[in-house]
Amino acid sequence: MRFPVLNDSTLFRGLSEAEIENLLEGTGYRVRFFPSGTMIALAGEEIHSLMIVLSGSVRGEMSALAGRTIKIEDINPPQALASAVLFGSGARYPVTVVANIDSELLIINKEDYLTLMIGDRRLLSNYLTFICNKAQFLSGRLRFHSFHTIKGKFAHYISALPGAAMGRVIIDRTQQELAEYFGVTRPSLARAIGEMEHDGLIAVDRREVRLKDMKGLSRLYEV
Amino acid sequence: MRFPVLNDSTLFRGLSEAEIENLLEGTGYRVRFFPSGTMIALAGEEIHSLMIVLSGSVRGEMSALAGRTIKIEDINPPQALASAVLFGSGARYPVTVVANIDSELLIINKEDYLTLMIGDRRLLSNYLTFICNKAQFLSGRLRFHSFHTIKGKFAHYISALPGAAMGRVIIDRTQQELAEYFGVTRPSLARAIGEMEHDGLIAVDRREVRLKDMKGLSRLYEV
DNA sequence: GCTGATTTGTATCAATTGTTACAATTTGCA
DNA sequence: TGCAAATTGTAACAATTGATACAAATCAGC
Repeated sequence: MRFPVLNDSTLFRGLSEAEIENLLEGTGYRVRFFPSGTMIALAGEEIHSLMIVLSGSVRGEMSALAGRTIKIEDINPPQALASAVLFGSGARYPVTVVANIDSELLIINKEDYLTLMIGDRRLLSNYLTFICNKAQFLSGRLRFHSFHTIKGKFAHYISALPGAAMGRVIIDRTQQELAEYFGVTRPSLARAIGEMEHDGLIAVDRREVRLKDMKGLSRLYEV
Repeated sequence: MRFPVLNDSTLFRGLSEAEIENLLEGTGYRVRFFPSGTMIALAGEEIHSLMIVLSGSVRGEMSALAGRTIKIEDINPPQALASAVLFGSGARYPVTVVANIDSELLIINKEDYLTLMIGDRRLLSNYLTFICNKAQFLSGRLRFHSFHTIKGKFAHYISALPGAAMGRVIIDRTQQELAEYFGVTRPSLARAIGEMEHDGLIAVDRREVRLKDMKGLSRLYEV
């Protein structure tokens, strides 16, 4: 069985359809169909397999108050489920997974997947790259939250953009997106930026920001 | 050359000294000595090797204002440096690493380490367990920050402790530690706890907390 | 160029948290 | 037991941010 969709996946990229087919044939892989609305995995359930969305769309959600749920994220082809915690000690699903629409999932036993990685250096490399990038992303996000003020977050953010050394950067997102990234409300972010401009730290023109007082900016994200 | 200290390391556990020696002999590993105060790696520098602290102690630090630095963490034997980002795309040191005292580091080329993992399933499994646990830890911490109020964080924290289902938990850290974990100040945390007790949500007796109003508590960490 | 949608700027008031300081209590150890 | 250190409780005020609402500016597509 061939899965052309896997060519674009993080975990199988770089392998041809035929190679993927060959590798999978050696395992007890299977493809399972989940009708729209079906529960695929329950939060807290032990993870035995790697599951990859082949078609359709699924979502992760958290249970909150009795009966109510909070949607966390959509997972679309060719993404995998819970791949970042797959090999953790006593790995369990962090969220409940439900099919948004009729969906097909490729299921590979965890141990089989490990064997596959040992057998193909590209597969192993793919997974390691993926998981390391994830860890890097998470720890970057976490570091952001350690700057408690909005001005501190913004100062740190623009200082890390390309061009900061030359004192001129282009913000690559909308204020709304930036506010969500920081975990603050949009008006609060706008106010903070306005105050920083008023204080002479920066000069803002649309998406372009001139860093006028580097020392003052770095003071905002100290200690 | 034998490295008894590696028996307790996350990456080499489960392997005997002799096995580790055998595996390492096949690589171009080396042991390097760094006198106290020496810079071992510079933030932003590309990562070519896995480095493990064999003896001594090193620290990661970030540069802030001109000349000043912020200490991030100490790394002691038998911990590894930047192991969570080692295989990321264009992996670079997230922090500058400096020897606290005279230290010895085991250095294994990244590609060699990958080859070792392919050759020994335990090694691969060790690394995967480590990195997945790390990702899980980070995303747990990150989720905490999404509850914006202190009461929300505390309610979520005690709800996840063993015994919460029975309505009685023991806090396993001091208020100071908990406040740091939440990223808030200690008096603010104490006030929040005091108010929750006053509101009848919990009853506190030293380290022991009785959860009196589960529904009220879960309302604190909704959406 | 026009127009509707998106993005941004701004204001007001309430809620939350930080800061600082000090007292009370508990713990660890001699 | 007794004492010093660590932990916890509490208070007053300042600073920051959230919530909400609305206007201005900009953008995208026609």
